[in-house]
Amino acid sequence: MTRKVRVRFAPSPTGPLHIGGVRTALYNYLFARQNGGDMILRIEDTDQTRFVPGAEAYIIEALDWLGIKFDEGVHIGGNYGPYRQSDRKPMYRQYAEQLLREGWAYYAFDSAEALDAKRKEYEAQKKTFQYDCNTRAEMENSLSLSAEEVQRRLDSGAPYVVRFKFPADTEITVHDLIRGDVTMNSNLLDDKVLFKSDGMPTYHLANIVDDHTMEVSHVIRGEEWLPSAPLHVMLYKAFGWEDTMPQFAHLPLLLKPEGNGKLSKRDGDRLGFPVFPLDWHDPKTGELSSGYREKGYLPEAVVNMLALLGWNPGTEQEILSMDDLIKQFNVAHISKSGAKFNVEKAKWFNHEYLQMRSDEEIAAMFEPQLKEHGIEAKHDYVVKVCGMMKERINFPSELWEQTSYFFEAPTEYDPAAIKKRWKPGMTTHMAKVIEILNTVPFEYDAIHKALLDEYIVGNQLNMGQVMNSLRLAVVGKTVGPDMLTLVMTIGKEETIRRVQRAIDTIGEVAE
RNA sequence: GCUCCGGUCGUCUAGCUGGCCCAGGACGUGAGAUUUUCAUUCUCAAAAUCGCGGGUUCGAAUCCCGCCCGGAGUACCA
Repeated sequence: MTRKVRVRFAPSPTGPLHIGGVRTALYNYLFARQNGGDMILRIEDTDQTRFVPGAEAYIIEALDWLGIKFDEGVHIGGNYGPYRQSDRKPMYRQYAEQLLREGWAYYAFDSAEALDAKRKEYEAQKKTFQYDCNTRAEMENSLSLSAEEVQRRLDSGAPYVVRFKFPADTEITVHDLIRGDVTMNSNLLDDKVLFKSDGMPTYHLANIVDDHTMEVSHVIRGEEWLPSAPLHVMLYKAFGWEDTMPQFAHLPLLLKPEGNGKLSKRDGDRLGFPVFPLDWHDPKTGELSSGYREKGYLPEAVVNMLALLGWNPGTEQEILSMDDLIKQFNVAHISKSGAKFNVEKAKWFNHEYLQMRSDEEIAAMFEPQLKEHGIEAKHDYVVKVCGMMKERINFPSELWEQTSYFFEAPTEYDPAAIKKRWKPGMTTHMAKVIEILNTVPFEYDAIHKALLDEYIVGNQLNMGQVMNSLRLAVVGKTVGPDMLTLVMTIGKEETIRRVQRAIDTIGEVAE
């Protein structure tokens, strides 16, 4: 059976897209692209009470930033629309009615309070109430009530839900592409609500109807859906859609870095790494949750890191572009166990991808920072500095602290460095440096010869001592690139000014 | 509680059609080299009694059984 691969990413707009959701979207995307299939964005907003304004736009923007593109969806349309479940509302009722007609579902009139009381009652006996084949007879529904009574309630406009009627004693097997066959007995499954009293379907009904009508071939979703997968399989059977039932793959969970449990919103800002792709301002609380993009992560790095959290190519290659991932992705290599998020590795990925970006691109990321620090520098100069210094950083935000001395003279000198490097007689040596700069052509080799070879080595001076003092004078600390390269970069006049200032400020020290 | 899914270095993982594994790679960590400094880079190292206990087998991380631990689900939420 070969049919066109069509997958969907189906988030609900209840807040920012969690990074685990991003991974799900990514795996769907890789699978679709690899098989020349379609990638669909469907919004599952059947719960009107949980709707959060801005969430849908956030999801679209986040995935776009990461390079996860769709062929169909709320934002671009397509031949299988609408792609927002609330816009599809009118079409679900007929399916619920079909199930009702064919005995696969029944009306239930139990109020929320009645259900609640029932649960409490069971709890008191240390049992758990489940609305299923064993208990439905004692509840108020079209199975327990007379046909006349049911009709009377329906006619009177009494609120009701439609529940799935699980057949008793049936083994239901879900074939999962990652875990193999998972079998459950229907006696343990509850009669899930399919259609709510507000006229909206629940996720369970909507997702089956939509996947079927949208001709979805593979459902790749989080492991939290595995327990309800048997219901979904039964629903396909009840509708008579078994032949075109999609194949399932339930992805392992993303766990928090320490301890156990699912990665949650809280963990991110507590442990210093984002849980969301983009910054999210909660419209209600005003609370800000930070995102990868704003933290300075490159989208390629996030994609690569996420792809490898729960999947591997089977080779030792770790740096994989989106194209590599599309070529090499396969469901067979998705792992079964949950993966803990590792911040250090995320940083490493970002470092690697930063090195691949051109000096020009790094400079473009850096220039806004320079502006914030009130620095006006020539673009070419910034590009040059970035090229020289990018290998030292994991994030663009670290650029300023790594390179500030390229743009402004030090205003103070590290005391520890003074103690260690600035020895007696140093003012004389520094004065000599100025003299050399003033007399020798301002070229790397010439200065190297005059200062290093002739003056320092020629006079049997301590190379490290003199050069590090010069560094201290120019940088203010004992860090930075090759000293003469640094001098060549900031220029003759600036170097002389800084050295002179160091002589004046630090002065001569006692033996 | 019940159901289901998991369990290899600190972390992500390779391996799971049994021998090539006294378990390989990566991140991180440590050491050394390079460098006038810091960082980078390079080299090396430490790091998993393969959750535990039984079996099967000449041989098990890999197969079987039991147990333990963890996670998810258990809503008119998705």
